[in-house]
Amino acid sequence: MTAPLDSIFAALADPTRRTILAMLLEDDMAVTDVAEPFEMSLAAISKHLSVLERAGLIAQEKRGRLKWCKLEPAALKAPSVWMQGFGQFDPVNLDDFERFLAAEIKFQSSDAEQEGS
Amino acid sequence: MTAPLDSIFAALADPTRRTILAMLLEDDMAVTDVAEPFEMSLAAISKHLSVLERAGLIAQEKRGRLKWCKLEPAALKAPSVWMQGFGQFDPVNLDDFERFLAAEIKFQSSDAEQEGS
DNA sequence: ATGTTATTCAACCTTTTGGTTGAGGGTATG
DNA sequence: CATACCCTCAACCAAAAGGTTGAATAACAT
Repeated sequence: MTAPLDSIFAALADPTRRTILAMLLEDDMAVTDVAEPFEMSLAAISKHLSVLERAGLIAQEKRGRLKWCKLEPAALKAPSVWMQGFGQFDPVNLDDFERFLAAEIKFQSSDAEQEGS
Repeated sequence: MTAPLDSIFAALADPTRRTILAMLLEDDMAVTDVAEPFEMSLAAISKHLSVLERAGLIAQEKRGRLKWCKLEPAALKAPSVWMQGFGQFDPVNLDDFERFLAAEIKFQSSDAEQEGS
């Protein structure tokens, strides 16, 4: 059921995909809206999304003509457990996380909007 | 100084490399001893080790004609922080980790020995 | 000096990855 | 109906990843 560590870590290794995950942290989004801030084709983003889905990191649900993407944070539990076995870190510092997001997300709260319902 | 998340996650995406990390969790090892349990060439393992080193996950130090590899667990802090930002998990359960290791390590405490000192 | 062990380098090969474009299938909407 | 929008598929491409082999380098042993 849970995807193997291989595909999860591989999915996380791409900066575009990590940025997508960060975007989805704020809200569910449709494919076109996910693609908007990036400078690559929609088809490329579509591929990235299916990599993320195969890794179990997101779920996609089609409603009408939109396909909604939502984060599946539970998928991160397995790799998180794996990693923490190697070094016991302090209780996670969320400020560190914010710094990561700031550094990685290029589009600064751009004009990507999504339609209600 | 700390390697970018790209290279860390990419390094972790390969099962051979994760197994190597698990081996080094028990003890520092020389390259040939690391390679012993695997069915691939020494050169291939050497490449894997340099991927791990570029990712900051291990350090290699040459002493005499042996090159010792040791874990650099601090390198996992960055990706760990990143991941935990997505889902707050329970304090890590070390039993889960043991299960991962058991599942991943194929060679069951095989005849890989390393020289003292 | 010669040989043996430890490790990497260089060249090569195949498969995977990340991107492109153009066509096409659904699903609204005028 | 016709048309526009949302998304994926298929074919293609270049570059990177993961492996091989054989030669090269470095250090110890005889």
